[in-house]
Amino acid sequence: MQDKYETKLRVRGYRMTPQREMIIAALTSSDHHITAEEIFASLHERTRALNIATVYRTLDLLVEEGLVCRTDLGGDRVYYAPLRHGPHIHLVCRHCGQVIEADYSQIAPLKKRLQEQYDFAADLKHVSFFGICETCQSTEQVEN
Amino acid sequence: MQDKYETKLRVRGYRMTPQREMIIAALTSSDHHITAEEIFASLHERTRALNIATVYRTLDLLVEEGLVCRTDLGGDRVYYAPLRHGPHIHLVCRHCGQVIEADYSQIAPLKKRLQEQYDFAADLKHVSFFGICETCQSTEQVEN
DNA sequence: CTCGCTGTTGCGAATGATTGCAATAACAAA
DNA sequence: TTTGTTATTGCAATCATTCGCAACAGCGAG
Repeated sequence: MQDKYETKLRVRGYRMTPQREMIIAALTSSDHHITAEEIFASLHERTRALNIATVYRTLDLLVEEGLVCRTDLGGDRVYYAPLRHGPHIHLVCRHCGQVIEADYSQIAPLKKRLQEQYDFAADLKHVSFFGICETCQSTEQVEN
Repeated sequence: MQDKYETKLRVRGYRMTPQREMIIAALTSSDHHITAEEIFASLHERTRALNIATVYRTLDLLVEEGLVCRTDLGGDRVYYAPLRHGPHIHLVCRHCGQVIEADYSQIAPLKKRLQEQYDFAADLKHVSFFGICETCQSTEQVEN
């Protein structure tokens, strides 16, 4: 996975630096969504050859190149995750913070409709929707 | 419009202050999406009895109460707009920045599907989708 | 009209994130 | 292996936004 990322960047004309390697490694070895600050903290423990600005810039680059997905989970931070599988959408529970990955096919009809009725080519890959998940729906009913 | 807002807040147990009045007035008299900083700047010209933190707090309140919609138009700032009409969705052009307001009925089927297949109660009122608008679609083809 | 409770404000500090710029280093070409 | 070009980095300043806390003020009760 790590190598695949680096090859892709190199092919597209980007230079490979120790900093980018570290950041990609941290991203791909994490199995959840992770923040820029978390990436920086875990790497900065071992080396001082990394700056927080570089982390942000590298993440921007990876998002731009479609290798990583940036998700605003509604809180004060922005989360990042490698794109292992194809496009999907995020269902973020406002109550417990859980993130469900839903199939992209769910919004294909919407995309078509927006193009037909508004001539708008929507990019719906990796969008996030906020709401209440199954568990919290039942919990909330009990509370109220 | 202004009065309607103030009545609603009062009924819900909030206090009416000069600051809140000013902010609501600025919001409702603007006809586009506007930033917190813009609201503050336009008001601060005439009076110093207003702090930027208060602007942000009041906007949070109005959003929370469903009177104003907060939209991340993808840039570095967040935009706010009064909710004159009912729920709708935003189609934001990544190219020219134009914001199209699309009918809420466009995503009703999606909401239903997410509930059925993932037991997720999505809140899809005033969501924003990014993409390319009609005009820019033709322009881009020429450019490339 | 006065009082008192408590919601609201201003201030300043702190947060996450971005930017300009000079120094550095990746990598292709010689 | 050396060199030159230019992408990339570190640093510090800056930005938009949030937060803690003490002072203040709205408004209902008396």
